[in-house]
Amino acid sequence: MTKRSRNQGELEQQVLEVLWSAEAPQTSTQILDALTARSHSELALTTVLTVLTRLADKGLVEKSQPSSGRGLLFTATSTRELHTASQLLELLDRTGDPRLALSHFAKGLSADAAAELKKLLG
Amino acid sequence: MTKRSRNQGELEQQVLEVLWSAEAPQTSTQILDALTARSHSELALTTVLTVLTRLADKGLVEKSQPSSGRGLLFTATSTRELHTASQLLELLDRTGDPRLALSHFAKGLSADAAAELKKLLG
DNA sequence: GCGTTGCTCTACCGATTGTAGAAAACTAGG
DNA sequence: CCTAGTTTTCTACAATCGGTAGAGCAACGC
Repeated sequence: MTKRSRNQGELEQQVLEVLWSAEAPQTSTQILDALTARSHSELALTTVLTVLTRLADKGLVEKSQPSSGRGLLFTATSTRELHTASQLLELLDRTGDPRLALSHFAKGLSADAAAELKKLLG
Repeated sequence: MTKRSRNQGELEQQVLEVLWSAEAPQTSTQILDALTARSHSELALTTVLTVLTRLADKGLVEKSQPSSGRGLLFTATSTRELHTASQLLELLDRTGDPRLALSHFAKGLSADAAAELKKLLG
């Protein structure tokens, strides 16, 4: 059965969320379970593995051999915050006029965030 | 001929850029001309109109009847500032720790951009 | 009215993504 | 070691999106 219950990119995003919120590398079945728990969905294990492979192809996920026992381990290659940061940078890059985008960016920040950022840049 | 010279979303983005940098509502031919000028591309007018319709469907562009004469007028429904801000907000909203994301973001900026941003925040 | 110009409708194509079966590879238990 | 269950890879298909545009319809000027 091929039902499209999710929007574009949603499943990949959810898999990443699972990996980010996990403390340790996860097996495919653990990821499947987590997805089932959070979305009440009933995916096939192969579906999850396909997504993991694609994320690995994009460099967002890393597969590793476990020291003992069966099942590969999957981890996100970067933290959620690093990922967000790179998306922000990408957005900036695509905007055509980075300087203008930056000024809007600065205006869009909360006072806290602006102060924090200023300190970081200083 | 169906050539795919652009990346995903690029043409829509460029159309938005044109609308944002225009002082007044634009006709489809004006937009086409602007695109031709900036990208050296040779699009059909219908292509531009299709993109405009899709952007209108997404709520990013508004079509309006001119008070006199032929040709619809097209405007961006939001300013570039608001658009960028909302994209930003969305990204930061979805991340776990916005402050941390910002710090990574700051580190990822080029020296120029960082200086610029610091000035803007100052 | 009639032609020129612009708009809508429909459509195609490539890429991406959700979805999963079939088959291979591997692990564990006997 | 052999076999049964589990996990991974390979392959595939359908839906969606975005770039691209033709065919035909609508509107405006002459």
